[in-house]
Amino acid sequence: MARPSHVRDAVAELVSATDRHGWTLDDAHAAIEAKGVEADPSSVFRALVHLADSGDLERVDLGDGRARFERSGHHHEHIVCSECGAVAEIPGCLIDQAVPAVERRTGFAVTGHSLTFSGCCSDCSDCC
Amino acid sequence: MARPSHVRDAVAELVSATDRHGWTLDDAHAAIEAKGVEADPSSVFRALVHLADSGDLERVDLGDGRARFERSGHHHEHIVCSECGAVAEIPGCLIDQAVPAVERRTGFAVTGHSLTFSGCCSDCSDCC
DNA sequence: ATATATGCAAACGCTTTGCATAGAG
DNA sequence: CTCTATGCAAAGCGTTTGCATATAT
Repeated sequence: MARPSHVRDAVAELVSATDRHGWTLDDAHAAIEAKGVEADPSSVFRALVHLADSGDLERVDLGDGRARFERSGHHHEHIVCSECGAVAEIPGCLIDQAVPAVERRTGFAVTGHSLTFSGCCSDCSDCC
Repeated sequence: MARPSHVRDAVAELVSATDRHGWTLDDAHAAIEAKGVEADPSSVFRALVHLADSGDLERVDLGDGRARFERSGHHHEHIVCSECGAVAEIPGCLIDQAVPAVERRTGFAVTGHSLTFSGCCSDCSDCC
């Protein structure tokens, strides 16, 4: 180390302390500023990437163009509201058992998967 | 109609004639130019969006930041090579049977899903 | 001195849109 | 004349990076 790493520390504490389904860059930035830590978005971004590289975070793509970072080791699928973008987690994994068949049919060596449902959340159920 | 729609026609013919797993904007643009049709990328883009809006194409997001358009009505999942980005289709759908459980657990009304496996394709199997 | 996390600003990749124009009906 | 698909150029938007700086060791 060679400089006070307020940003990196704040981000690390944030993601380890909270049980959120996913932090976007803006989410994380807003959260640590709300805790009184001044930070540039790019520094928050670098902190997130750093944590992802070190394996503490997993970067997930939910198809809305924004990267999300979640704590690794808590694998789950997601469901996204097509109206408001709300995200919920789906506990459990139904996919692992399908991996051997996928490998047989595609010739790929499967290392991961991303399953995202889309639908309409209860808050939006009147408009879709 | 009110103007020769070379671009839109070429794109429509392209996607209906071919059995590709997905067209990126650049793919489609290159393909119709290879057929001798001059076109601006934005016109190709508009043609693809138009076809997607009319239900002929489905827009899919494979997490690499580029939109892909595939013929709708041929639902399947995808697998992406983490080395070279190669994409293969996975025939059949293992997910539909899980929808009722997902709805029960999340309170969403499920309207779709996107399942993307990642792994290493046979061409890249020596480096991963 | 050296190493490195930060802030600032700008680049980047892809998507998307505004606007003027061409040209068929 | 009207109406729309096109080309061109530029704007968006989120992500990413170059560079100078601050500061702990």
